[in-house]
Amino acid sequence: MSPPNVSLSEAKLRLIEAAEILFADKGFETVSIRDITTAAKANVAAINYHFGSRDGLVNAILTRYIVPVNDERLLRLDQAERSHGSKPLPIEQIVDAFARPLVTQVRKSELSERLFFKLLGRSFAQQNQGLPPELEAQFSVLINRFVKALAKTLPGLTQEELVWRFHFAAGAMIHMLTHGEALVRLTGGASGTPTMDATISRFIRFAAAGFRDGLDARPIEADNPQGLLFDF
Amino acid sequence: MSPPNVSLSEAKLRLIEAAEILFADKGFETVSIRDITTAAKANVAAINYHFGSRDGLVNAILTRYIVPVNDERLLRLDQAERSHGSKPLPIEQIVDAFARPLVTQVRKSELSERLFFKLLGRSFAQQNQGLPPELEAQFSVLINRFVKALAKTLPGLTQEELVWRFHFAAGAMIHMLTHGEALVRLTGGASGTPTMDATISRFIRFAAAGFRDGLDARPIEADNPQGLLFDF
DNA sequence: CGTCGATTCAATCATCTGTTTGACAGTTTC
DNA sequence: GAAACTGTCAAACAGATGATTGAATCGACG
Repeated sequence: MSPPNVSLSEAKLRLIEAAEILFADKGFETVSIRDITTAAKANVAAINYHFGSRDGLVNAILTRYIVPVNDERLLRLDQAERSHGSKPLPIEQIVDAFARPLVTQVRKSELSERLFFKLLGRSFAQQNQGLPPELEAQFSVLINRFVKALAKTLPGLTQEELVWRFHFAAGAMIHMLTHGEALVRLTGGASGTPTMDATISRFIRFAAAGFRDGLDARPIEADNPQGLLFDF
Repeated sequence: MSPPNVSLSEAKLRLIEAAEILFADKGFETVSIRDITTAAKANVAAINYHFGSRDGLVNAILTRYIVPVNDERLLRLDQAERSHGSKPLPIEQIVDAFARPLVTQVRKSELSERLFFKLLGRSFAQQNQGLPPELEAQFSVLINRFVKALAKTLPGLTQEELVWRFHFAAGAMIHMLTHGEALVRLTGGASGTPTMDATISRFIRFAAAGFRDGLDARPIEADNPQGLLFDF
């Protein structure tokens, strides 16, 4: 009564799935290979056999979740630009192309919203520190593409200013992913509410407004003249 | 020719200073007590003698940098509110009270800008995960105070919306602290430039605009009617 | 049946982890 | 000058860490 053929390479999947959950909850560095193999009901040597090393498993998981999200981001940006011809994109659509894939990809994954968000947040936060070269390269391409699109929409901003605002937006998103859990619990009212959609939409509005700052013809408040802020 | 009395407890300081640098660069979890004691030219047992445990040292450092910043945040918010009587504060002043202490406190510390920023970024990111209870409590008070001030300035927003926007702003700030290093190197032009002041000011504008979103009488764009966004 | 490649397993590797011990030296106190 | 206190030190502790070994087990193929 031994398991059939399929379940042989099934252990590899079990390892990935167990590791995902542990990494999402406790971070990539805190979890030991014994934590993972125990949860996956596999032998300690299984990780080194299937992934070469602990780092191999980490990179496999990082790639598994980051690549589809980044691919869809670029796809959506391309589609939006194509549908606008030579006209610049509305800011909301650019930010939407950046954030919306989180919603669509979590539905394709078997992870819960909570775990998917935390895992991706931790992954994005690893930037410039421990990501495999191929992922670093993908991020580099991604950022360049989005900044270029933003530059077209916001010709009044310098490249430096654009890069910083994109940086702020990314930080807000990462923090939403990694630490939003507590907030969802606090503010989430009725059960069954599509909390993620609402949260992502909140983020899009917040970030879009940040990008747009300084370009409105907004009345200057007496207490805090806007012109002063630009003197820093 | 033994060292004088003062230098006896000097080892404790050396430990703190060595740990700060290592924690800032590599994170709180990755650094071992032997990394620290070696860098501080102290014995392995020194950490347990002076701080009780490794966690004791971590908490000492967390407290050492977070408490002054949070104290000054509350102080500045109080001062601003007092100078405005019963009138609500301009958003920029609220965000400024939240972010400006980073600039003033780094000048009081002996750490370089780079290390101070990374260390504080890592510290703030620890929220809800490993902070000593007293610091968690301080953060709780802090957030309540700032959200209350924001609510007074932005009466049109629900409590839930305010909390989320504050969350986004905090995330943008944390990411600026932890990962801004690369950006500063990229965009920082002439040497001797007060890069931190400029960066903080950028952040304040970005976050303030995000908070203000939806309250301007801004023309609705055809491509992405604002009303739609509020339906989520 | 016998061989092969793929997979699993217990056992073990060397190294690192945080912490503790007991001896030793220096200073202070009475 | 004896006792008490404070700090430092090398040494060792038990346990955890990632990785590796060689034997055992599996289904598949000839």
